[in-house]
Amino acid sequence: MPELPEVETIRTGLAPCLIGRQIQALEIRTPKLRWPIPEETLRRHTLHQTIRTLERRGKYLLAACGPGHMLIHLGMSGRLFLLPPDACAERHDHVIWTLDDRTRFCLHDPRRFGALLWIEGEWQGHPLLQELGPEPLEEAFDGDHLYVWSRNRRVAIKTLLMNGRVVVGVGNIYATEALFLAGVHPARPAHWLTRACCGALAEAIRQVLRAAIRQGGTTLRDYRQSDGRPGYFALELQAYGRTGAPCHRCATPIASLRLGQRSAFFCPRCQPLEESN
DNA sequence: ACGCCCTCCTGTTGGC
DNA sequence: TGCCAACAGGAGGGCG
Repeated sequence: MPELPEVETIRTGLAPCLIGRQIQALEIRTPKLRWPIPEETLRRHTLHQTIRTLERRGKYLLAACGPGHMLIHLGMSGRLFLLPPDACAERHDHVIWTLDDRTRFCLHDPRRFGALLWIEGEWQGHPLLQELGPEPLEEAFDGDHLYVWSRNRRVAIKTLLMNGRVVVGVGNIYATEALFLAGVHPARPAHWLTRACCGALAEAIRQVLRAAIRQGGTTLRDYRQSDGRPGYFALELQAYGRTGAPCHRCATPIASLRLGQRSAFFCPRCQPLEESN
């Protein structure tokens, strides 16, 4: 499940292969992922045009090409990679681009929660992007921002962290890990968090995301870097998926619960429901 | 406005 | 061994 570190890893891996290249052919083998793929629009605007930039906003990738941008979201199981020269398309290879240096790259997504859309002109005002919160690794995101957002909100803090209007790019894995690092129970109602606690949590989010980017992301099952290697942050997970295993800090077994149809993992001792001091 | 729940989809896993 | 239900979840959208 690609979150910010996975999408950023894919972006940096793929950018040198794509930027400055012209799109020579576009093969759309599946008409619809999360939404219908606008095949004719993409053909009209991107064929024989040069890919100028590859940016990331939250978990979205944006490739400037022709008079607008291709928007790509990897959903749950999406991958983007260069196809080996002689490779044939396989099951779940939904879109294949051929570039002017004969390389081909592929959008592969078994669960089809991903998206490929066309944005005319600049992407900032697009409905999917304009309401998004700050990038967690930029200055606009800090403890004050989290503190303001958490006032009068009764939702579990983990649910708040996964809300893209609050902060982008933080999904189940990194919300779980940041809460562990900050010593905050995932079900703690957001408005219980103190200012200091929000500061620690914001810093934990930034720390976890930076560490995960350094490791090339987290591979649980599907995710691969654009060169095919897994992401090695899985080896550093402290809580996610570790139900019953000893906490690396205090050896208490990691517990799990469901929050808003999502699994949450935490150490009952290191992450008390109420702030202890 | 907030918060809850449903939905899309397929591969994997676990129980009987 | 085989079948089937449960589960995984990003995030838009609907509803109360």
